[in-house]
Amino acid sequence: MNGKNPKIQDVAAVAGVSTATVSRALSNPDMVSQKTRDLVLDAVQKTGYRVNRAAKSLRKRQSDAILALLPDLGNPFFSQILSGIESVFTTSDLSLLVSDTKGIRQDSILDYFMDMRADGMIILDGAVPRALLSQLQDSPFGQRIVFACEWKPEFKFPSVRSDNFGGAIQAVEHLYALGHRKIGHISGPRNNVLTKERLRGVEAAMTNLNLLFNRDFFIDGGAFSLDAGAQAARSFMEMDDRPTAITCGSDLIAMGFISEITRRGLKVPEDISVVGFDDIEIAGSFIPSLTTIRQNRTQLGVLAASYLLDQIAGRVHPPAKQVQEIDVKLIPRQSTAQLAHA
Amino acid sequence: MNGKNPKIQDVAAVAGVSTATVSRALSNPDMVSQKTRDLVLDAVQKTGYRVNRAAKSLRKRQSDAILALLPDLGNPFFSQILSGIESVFTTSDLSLLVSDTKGIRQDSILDYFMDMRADGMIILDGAVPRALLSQLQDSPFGQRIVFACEWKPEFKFPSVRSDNFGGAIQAVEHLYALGHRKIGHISGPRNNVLTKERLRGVEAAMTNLNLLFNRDFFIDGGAFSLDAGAQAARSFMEMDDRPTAITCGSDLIAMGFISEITRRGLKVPEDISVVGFDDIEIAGSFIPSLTTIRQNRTQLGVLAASYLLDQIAGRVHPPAKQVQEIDVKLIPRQSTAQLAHA
DNA sequence: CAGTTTTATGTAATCGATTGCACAAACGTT
DNA sequence: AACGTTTGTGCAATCGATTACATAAAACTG
Repeated sequence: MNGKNPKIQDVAAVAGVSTATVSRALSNPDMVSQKTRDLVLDAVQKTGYRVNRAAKSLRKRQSDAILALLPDLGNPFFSQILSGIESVFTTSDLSLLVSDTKGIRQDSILDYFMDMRADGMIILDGAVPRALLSQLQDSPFGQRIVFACEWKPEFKFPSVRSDNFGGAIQAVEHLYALGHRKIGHISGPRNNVLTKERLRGVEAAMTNLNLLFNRDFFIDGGAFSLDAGAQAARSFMEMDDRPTAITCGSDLIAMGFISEITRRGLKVPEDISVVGFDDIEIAGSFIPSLTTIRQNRTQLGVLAASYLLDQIAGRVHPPAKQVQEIDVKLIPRQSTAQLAHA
Repeated sequence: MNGKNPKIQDVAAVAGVSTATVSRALSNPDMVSQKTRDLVLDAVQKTGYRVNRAAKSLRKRQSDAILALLPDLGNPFFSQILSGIESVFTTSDLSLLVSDTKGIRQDSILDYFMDMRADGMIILDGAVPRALLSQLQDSPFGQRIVFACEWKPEFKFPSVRSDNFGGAIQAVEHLYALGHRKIGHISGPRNNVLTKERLRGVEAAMTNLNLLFNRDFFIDGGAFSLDAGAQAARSFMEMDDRPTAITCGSDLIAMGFISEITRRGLKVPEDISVVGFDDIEIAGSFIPSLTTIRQNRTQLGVLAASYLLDQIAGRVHPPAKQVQEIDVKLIPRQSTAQLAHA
């Protein structure tokens, strides 16, 4: 109050107890008697005391902060996940740090642990270099990492993700049910796990349905972006024999694709049905509104954050829950339609 | 290396100097001789030393972290700004904390300063309660706050923002140049500064151009969302006399609006021209692609972050630069067209 | 060359909380 | 009543860096 920030000493003085007691009253309430607890809480009120996080961190050797590592902060796809993460940490009095893997030296990620800036990490970037992950895995911090959304198959970090494989299957089955037999796919970034899983799902579904498996119907988008979709549209236009329906690695790809082929005179869904993946906010308002696979991104963030919290607190999960897959669901809209009779 | 994290003592031992010297060699390199500096840097290499942030913070009474306060982390609009902010802080070795104003008790914002979690704050939410801001302004932390994007006119915190007023004028002038005379507007959330500025711009432009100023052409959207736009579309459809062109408080409004009126049989731009605001990524791929006012969100983040850094370092800006307005620019696309002759 | 200033380094106090240990009071048990 | 537990509190060391102050060595000055 009077000039400086009050410290624990001041509270102790006001309450007429020792600093040890104040500390205990605040962080282990039932180590002190009811009477002193009230006394201390009262003194805290009076002084406006707030515990100094730096001092606390120093002594307890923990920072009460978690780092979320994103491949690209500017990518709106992640904001919703981040929101889920944040909601969990805020209620646990933890701070959420964010960083972008672009723009930082990769080895500086370990530094967050080394210099006590973060107690744990949620990695949303499947492209973190192997070398770093090995290093992390072998370090004492290995238990304080959770992957969310993307992951690295060759590492055993816990991971929370959507059922990408199943989602792709749903997309294909939906098109099949609408009568489509010539089904294509535009994939995301090469070497990305999501790309691979979704591709695997598409292939599995097609095999299951005894569909013609035409390599030419698969376009390598190279990214999850609008541009990738537009680019793919150009390849698409040049095909001699075109699929009547196409599944995409992401909503952005789907929209970029639709936008470009529309510009070139094709109509969705009349000429071709298109399914996206993600169900980003705009999907329902796109014209035509986009049939897509909905991922619950908030839940993904919440689960990852809760898991990490457990992990740090030493509450172990059964190995079976090491990988949590969240159900996805097809949302039928106007970008897909019954195949017109030839 | 050997088990525990090395501390400054270890480095001192290896280098054969005192801890004071190590500290100086690292944070004030030119306080020590070239020779010792090399010695220390070498020892740091050998030991793998990283300064413990908690200890440093405690002693220096600063956290080396900045808080970004968003109205809604889940809203993709902000991710790009955040990205700009992050890029600045990362290169300055500062950590970026993020928090959502929803879900936290408003008075706990002051706590970030009180308990030394953050050295400064970038507020992206114009709806932070007055009471809290007064409190902040009067506190010693008042100089460590910058508003970005949104702001509170009645407070004198520095602010970085887009030229919302000018943007709205450009939108109207663009429509005017295309022959439109009956121009409407769908506004964003009530009581929001951006809403007010953009509305003011629209009115100013119309007055300037001697346009018919019809209250009925102004629809209160109530939010910057897709839904608000769809809602507005329903009001629009019920009008007896409709404007031939409409400017929107945001791209999302514009898209929601277009989506809904398209569903109801109108055509954009044939029946009505629509201008958005923001130029979010999808705007160019929307169908029709959206004519809109581009805000440079990354730059906004970068400027706000740099300003705050200066502010904290005690580098004062001339009062004239207290408010920085970033130019915006109209991007003509396909959602606006020459007015068809009646 | 004696005296003064500058430069480089070390010693030890300090930041503010937490916690191991010691101890006194209160409670139980026979 | 005597002794063993349990409970509640205080003392003081501790976490790891920074920095005021002291001091020795080097550089300058006339």
